[in-house]
Amino acid sequence: MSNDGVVLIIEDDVDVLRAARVALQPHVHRVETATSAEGLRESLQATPLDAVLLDMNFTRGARNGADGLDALALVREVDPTLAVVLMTAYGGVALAVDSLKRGAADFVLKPWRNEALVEAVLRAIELTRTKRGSEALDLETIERQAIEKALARHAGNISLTASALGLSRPALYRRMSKHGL
Amino acid sequence: MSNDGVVLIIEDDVDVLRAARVALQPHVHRVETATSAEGLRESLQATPLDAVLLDMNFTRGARNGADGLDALALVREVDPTLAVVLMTAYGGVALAVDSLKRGAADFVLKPWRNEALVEAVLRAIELTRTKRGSEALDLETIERQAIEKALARHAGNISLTASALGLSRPALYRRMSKHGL
DNA sequence: CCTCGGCTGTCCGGAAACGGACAGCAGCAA
DNA sequence: TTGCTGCTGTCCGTTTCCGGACAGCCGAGG
Repeated sequence: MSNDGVVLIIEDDVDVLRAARVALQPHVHRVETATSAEGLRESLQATPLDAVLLDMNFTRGARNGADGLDALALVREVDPTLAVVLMTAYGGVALAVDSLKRGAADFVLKPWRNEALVEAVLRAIELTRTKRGSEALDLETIERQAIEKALARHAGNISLTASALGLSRPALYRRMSKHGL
Repeated sequence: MSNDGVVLIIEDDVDVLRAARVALQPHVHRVETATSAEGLRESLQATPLDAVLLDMNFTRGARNGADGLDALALVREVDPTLAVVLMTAYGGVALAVDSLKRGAADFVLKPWRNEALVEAVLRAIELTRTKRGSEALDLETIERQAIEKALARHAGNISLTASALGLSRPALYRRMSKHGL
């Protein structure tokens, strides 16, 4: 697993923040920090990040996780390829499920085992890389993959596949041989 | 939200199974049931399903959810478009997170509120439909979407986008006008 | 001011893709 | 057996697409 990558930690409790930073520092290239989601949008656009570690409760006394979910939504709006790991002390199953359904990459409970936190963040970095990598594809490659999937879905029947893809059978034929299958 | 769809429930406790069936019956087109994952592969290939509601512990006394996760993996292997809702009485946050990361559509705790169970399953049906719908696309549509994404990623710069997609600038030009943008 | 770099939009002769059509082949029913 | 059905693989005249090239445009820098 890679040991570089730039991680942003957002956590209002400075002690917890320091603990997280210390835990992650040796395993990643750089750690940035913030104590609130203020200016988050700007940070995202300024520095290219590989993962975000996000506390779910900023406003004093809050423990329903709404802050974290809002920030999660913001991150996913600005950069859908950027993986977010959520953390909270007050989470139940319902909140965890909701978080992941809203697109979080992982969900860790405080207090955490350092080992588990590091693993979650490294996985998130990897996930971000994977998403970014599979986004910038050749148009020809995209076509090839689409054809392969369609062929598989129709059990290799060329005529069916062709009409499903909206092209004539000879056309699919040519494209198949062009892509070497 | 749709009120048809075919749902398969897998649950070893016959009382719980009946309760789930009764709760779902009025909201879906058909409910099938099984008390173990035996013959699951065959069931999946035989009847076209729209969602699966899956207990996580079949073997007597087990409560770590391994059975459910295995069955989940099987379903996703046979039909990746089919959404699975997991349910368990013994779940903690860790198990819930793990389940969703492995591709479950939702995760409900027993005993459930009927309302919540129904909503989860209906959502799963919807999710399956969405995935299936966006799978069978025109090759031309796929190209169009790829071009739109690439254009957005390069902020509308046509020259850059063209080389990223692996085609000449005039070619991208023509394809753009062909797709009406 | 003027040039330079990089982009856009368009043209045109050569090249590639199109799809209707034809033959061949396997499975199946009469 | 014959006939029918539905698929595969290929041919060929027509249509479409290709990409190098050219002109125009705008903003940055001398």
